[in-house]
Amino acid sequence: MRLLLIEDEKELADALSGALSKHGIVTDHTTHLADAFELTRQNSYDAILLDRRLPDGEGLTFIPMLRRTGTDTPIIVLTARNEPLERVEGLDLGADDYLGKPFLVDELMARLRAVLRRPPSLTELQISVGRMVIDPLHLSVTVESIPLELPRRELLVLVALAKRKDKTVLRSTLEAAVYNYEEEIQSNALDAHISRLRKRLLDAGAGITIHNIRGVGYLLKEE
Amino acid sequence: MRLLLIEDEKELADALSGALSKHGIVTDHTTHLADAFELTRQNSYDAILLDRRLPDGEGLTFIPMLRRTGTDTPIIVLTARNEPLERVEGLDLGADDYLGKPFLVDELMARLRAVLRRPPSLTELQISVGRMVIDPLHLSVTVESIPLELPRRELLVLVALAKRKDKTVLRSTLEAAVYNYEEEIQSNALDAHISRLRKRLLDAGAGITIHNIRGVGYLLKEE
DNA sequence: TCCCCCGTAATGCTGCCGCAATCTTCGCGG
DNA sequence: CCGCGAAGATTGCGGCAGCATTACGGGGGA
Repeated sequence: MRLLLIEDEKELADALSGALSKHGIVTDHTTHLADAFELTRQNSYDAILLDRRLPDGEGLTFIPMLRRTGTDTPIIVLTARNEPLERVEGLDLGADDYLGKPFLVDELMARLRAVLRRPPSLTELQISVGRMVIDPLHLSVTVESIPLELPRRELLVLVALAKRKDKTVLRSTLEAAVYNYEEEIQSNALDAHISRLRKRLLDAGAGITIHNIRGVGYLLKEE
Repeated sequence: MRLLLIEDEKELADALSGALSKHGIVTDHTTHLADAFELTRQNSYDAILLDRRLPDGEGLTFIPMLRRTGTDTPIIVLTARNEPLERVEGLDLGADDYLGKPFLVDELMARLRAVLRRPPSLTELQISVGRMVIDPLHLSVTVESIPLELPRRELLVLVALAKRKDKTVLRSTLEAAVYNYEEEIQSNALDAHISRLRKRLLDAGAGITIHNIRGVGYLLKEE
């Protein structure tokens, strides 16, 4: 797991990085919003820890900036300002949780877990993988801004895989994503969709590949 | 004692309610997740019986929803899906037990008792050992962020061992984790899996070792 | 009517995994 | 310290389940 920590107090940042690493969490650290924004473009984080008072501005302004790019990475706001009104302010801007300083690392871990196991929010605007951008809400796909039209079932497979890129998606999960429980399939329909989808993605130069994990499921990776 | 039963097959639900009432258990019944969530807000249940395939979605999604509200009511998942991989998926989402259909009411009662006397489970999101991170929910394994693809049976062995790292895992426990009850093995198939898994972990530089405790079972340690 | 999505099934291939043979390690008793 | 038996480790083999691909045709929408 990889976190982005945006915090200007060096001592706190170092202590936190150390503590988190003991939980197997890799932490990228920066002190300025401008850098943070750049980092989120280059990397994919599982969550972001955000301080409010920062050298180059109010931390909260970062949230809409990020959300506008379509990222729904969970954000936990860390701050000394812990009045109820201010919590509301943060949460309304799209933060997922709010943690007043000082706090115990254990509490942070608990909130992290809670936030990460939360079902993906509906505010998720688009998924970006390889050279393609997927908009699950409008069910549209573009490769380098050029629209790519996909049949419905193939699109559903693609979305299900893209939402969990680099992670194995069970065969049964994919079936659940493509078929509702009334529909039945008694053949290799899913395999056929995968195969046709692969061909289309290749032709379109999407920059992603779909791997099979024998006996388990499928996995989408960037090339 | 009061249970919440979330099940869309009317016949099964009625039969179950009847059988449970003979044990002095009151059962609330609903067929939809949305209603179930509302009911848990209004009532306090001793345990929840949850079907997976429901008209308004996959039952498992209910678990994080509920856990997020801070409730630790034991959940037993009822389902026709009883493959080892799917058991892992269910339990790691925070279910307390898993019961494949069809089942005997007596077995359900036994599991209910077991679950009620058990201290609330703390499910880990991911397991970090050596240089590797195991995400049982997404069934993915990475070594220093590089995905490691493992065959199904070896993956199941690894997850079972990693969950109890530094502790001996009984041979029989491992077998139960890898094979369902219909399958039988009459050879050293498990040993073979361990051997091949060791080789793969070594090649990948996972930073862990699997030790044998003669006559008892196996044990996973960091190097 | 034409098009194309999509379920089905046939075909070929890959590699998982059960099995068993063989070798190694461990623990115990003398 | 040695020897023996049992448990474990390793590995090749072969069966076959699972996957990839593709052709075919029904059926629904434009």
